[in-house]
Amino acid sequence: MPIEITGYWLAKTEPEVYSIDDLARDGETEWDGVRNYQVRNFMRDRMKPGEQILIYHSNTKPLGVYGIAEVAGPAHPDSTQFDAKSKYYDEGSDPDDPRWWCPDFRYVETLQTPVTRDSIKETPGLENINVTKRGMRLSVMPVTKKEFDIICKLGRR
DNA sequence: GCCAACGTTGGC
DNA sequence: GCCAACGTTGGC
Repeated sequence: MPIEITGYWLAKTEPEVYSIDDLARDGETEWDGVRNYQVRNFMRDRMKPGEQILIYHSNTKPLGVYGIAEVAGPAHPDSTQFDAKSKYYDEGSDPDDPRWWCPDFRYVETLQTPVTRDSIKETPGLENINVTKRGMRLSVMPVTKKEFDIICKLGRR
């Protein structure tokens, strides 16, 4: 089944690499380093400025949604692909036709209560959310408005 | 630390 | 174009 695009998103990040606290500190950041074509296409072609993003922490305890960001502007070439010192350097990417694109994300809020993966699995209305689907390996994926609203409500109390 | 589920690569 | 081997993601 194709993934439905709704204008709401969930982005995974390892908090040891870049957390919602880092985004709160920075205000805005380039969402760089993604090297998956499907996610590249979401970010380059489908994300629109102002769209809301759940920030999900992976490889940590507890797993879950820790905050909200928004798309700060249109996608632009991912700067790390041309940086030979970056672990994301891609020598096959042509500066005149860059392979990897991403927008900047802008900090919106940190949830009072993180919405854990376990609670997501138990919450009515979140049965079909992509992030808990078996085999889901995309680091950026759409969520529905209903899913977005349920998670915000859970996180703000 | 394990490993399922993918995506990518490269020989043919 | 097929597909086996390999690498990565990321939950468990």
